[in-house]
Amino acid sequence: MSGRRTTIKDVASRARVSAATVSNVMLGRRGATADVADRVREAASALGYVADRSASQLRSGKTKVITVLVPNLTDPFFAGLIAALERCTQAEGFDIIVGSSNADEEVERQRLAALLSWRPSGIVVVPHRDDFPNRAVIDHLRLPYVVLDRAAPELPTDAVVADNREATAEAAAHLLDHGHRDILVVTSTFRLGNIRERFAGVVDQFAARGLPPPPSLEVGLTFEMVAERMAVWLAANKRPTAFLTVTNFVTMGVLSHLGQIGLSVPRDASLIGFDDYPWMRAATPAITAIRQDVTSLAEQTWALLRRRMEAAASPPQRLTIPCQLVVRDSVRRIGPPVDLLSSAPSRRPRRASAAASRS
Amino acid sequence: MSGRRTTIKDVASRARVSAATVSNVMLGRRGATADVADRVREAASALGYVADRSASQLRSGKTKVITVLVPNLTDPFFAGLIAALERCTQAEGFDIIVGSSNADEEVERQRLAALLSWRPSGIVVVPHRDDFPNRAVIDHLRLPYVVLDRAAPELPTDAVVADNREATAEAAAHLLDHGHRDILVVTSTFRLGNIRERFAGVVDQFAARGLPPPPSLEVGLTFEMVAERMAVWLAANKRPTAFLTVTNFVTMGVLSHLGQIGLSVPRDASLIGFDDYPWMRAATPAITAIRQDVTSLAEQTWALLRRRMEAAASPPQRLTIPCQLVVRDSVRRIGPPVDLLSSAPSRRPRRASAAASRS
DNA sequence: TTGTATGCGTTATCAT
DNA sequence: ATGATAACGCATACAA
Repeated sequence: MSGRRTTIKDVASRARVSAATVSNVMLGRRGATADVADRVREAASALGYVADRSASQLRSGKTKVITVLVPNLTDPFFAGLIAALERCTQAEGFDIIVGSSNADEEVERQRLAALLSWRPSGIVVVPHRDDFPNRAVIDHLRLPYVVLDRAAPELPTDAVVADNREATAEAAAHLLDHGHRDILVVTSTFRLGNIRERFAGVVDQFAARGLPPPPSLEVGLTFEMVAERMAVWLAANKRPTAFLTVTNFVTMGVLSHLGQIGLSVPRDASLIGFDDYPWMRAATPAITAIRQDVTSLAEQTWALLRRRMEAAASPPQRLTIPCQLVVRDSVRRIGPPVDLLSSAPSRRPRRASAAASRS
Repeated sequence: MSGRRTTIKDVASRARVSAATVSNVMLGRRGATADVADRVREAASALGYVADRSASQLRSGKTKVITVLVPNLTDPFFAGLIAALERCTQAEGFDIIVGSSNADEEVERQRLAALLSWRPSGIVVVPHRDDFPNRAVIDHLRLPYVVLDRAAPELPTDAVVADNREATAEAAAHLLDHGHRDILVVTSTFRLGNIRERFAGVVDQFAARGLPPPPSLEVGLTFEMVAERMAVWLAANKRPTAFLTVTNFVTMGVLSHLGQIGLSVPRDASLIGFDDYPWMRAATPAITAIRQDVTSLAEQTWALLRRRMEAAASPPQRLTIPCQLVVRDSVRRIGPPVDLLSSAPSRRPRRASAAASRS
């Protein structure tokens, strides 16, 4: 056989119809005689014909492509987001083109430009910085896009984010309810608004119980840095009875360091992590963690994007997705619930998780 | 501004040159006067022009697209592979389109067909089954492709796989050297050749020391199934002194079950896992594990694919990438090295890791 | 060095 | 219900 690809013409001649008819049958368009439609389909499958997307897109102007740009393809959170998005889009015939910015402003700009050359129907981006300066590149082309996970409150774009603040408030409540008031909030960096929100949620809950804000510690992005910063902090301060770690990586780093210095969880210290992954179930003890609803995050993003793809003119919308505290074995009760404002120590101001916007 | 996209003609008229010249300048083709080139580039950036890929591909016949199909986008191993591949291809201007087959034969076929409509320059696929019946779909279009990670030995295609057999042989040696001879090899399923290879490596090493093959146990794909199968097996058999778990998920499942029944690693049982992830470093104890070189896997795949993209006619090649045993704290010494064939118990038949093909 | 003309494979329009 | 034809935006061969 020749190296030439089978085109619509090959199918047409085999089915003894015109190219237009083949196109119509394949797209399920206009009414075609059952006989003709069968011949076309038979010819198409016999020849292994698949329409060329470049030609199709060029002519129709419709791309059926969604591009997704994340800081890092390896991070299980982003990988999960992409997987969930793929599930949404694939059902409607959209393909996904992925890119990663390596958490670098310049790379992000370049990758964005490259992805834009596809003339995608829509774009999903988890920006490197949550003020997302590179959005100018997309705005210029007037393409529909949704900012996912990292979106500064004042960002005038469609956005979908987890309810970070409410989630950590609930986690803090869980800790306080188990008698912990000496808590260290361990963060990766405060550069990201969603990380700041996570800390703010803890502060909220402490304030609600008449307590001053707990301390926080930035530990950076490698196991080594975490160990070093933790060691310094622990040498200079009284050991907290509980840790709240605001990312999966920080959770691993803190756990690793505690193990190294011979501290046992939850005997010597309790711990709640932000983000929930299967290993936390396997760990000893199993880790109590805040689960982000990745599926819901993706579904809402897709819904928002679809709306924007259909009707461009509507005010930007911001969706906040509730998280869920998964209670396992890494928090130990060390005393009665802590609540300075309540006479009855058993009172628990457990706010039901709400999807209220907080912009 | 209009909703129309800026095309090459807009740039041409603004720069007062022909479309052909714009094309040539943008592609860095034929010599152009510095003056003209500058005008073109100025116009292009002023207008925010990015060439339409559909049109470009249709005309040139060159796509600069690699499609990647994996069973599951969520699995950190596949996610890591995609990330590494993206690093390779992006450097040369190729974009990646991803798809997942959900480990289903029919879905795989459909997704493959969808990806093929892009007329990609190359395809990387981690098939659902390692005999990859769906490759007929690709063969029919004569597109270059490489099978990654799961490739039956007799598969007559380019393939890149980890040296599963050598890796587990080394792990088994490590266990035997620490006095363990009652080992249970815990597998997900034996349907996949690479899983069978992992078991075979252990058998190799046992045979090399004059020992009969150790038992193995298939535990399936959920935590619940793992717990159930493990419970049944442990009730019926003497408890092994060590476990060798052949996938990340199985490692988590076994660890979780051991924790639940109150067995401590490595005090009550030692453990080596196949696949190494950051959480294993954070776990207590840190888990000794076999690390697959994901970067190398991806690089070799890309190299093979490039070769195939350039020169179609050469016999299929199979590359085997060595793994590495990362020794941490989950294996305890319980006695002298076990080696029935050696008079000196200290002898260790440690074969240097080799990239030899074993097809 | 630059411009003109052509065609890639498909879908949309219009004619039949 | 089906066919003929044009056009999408670009890259290329060739003319100038």
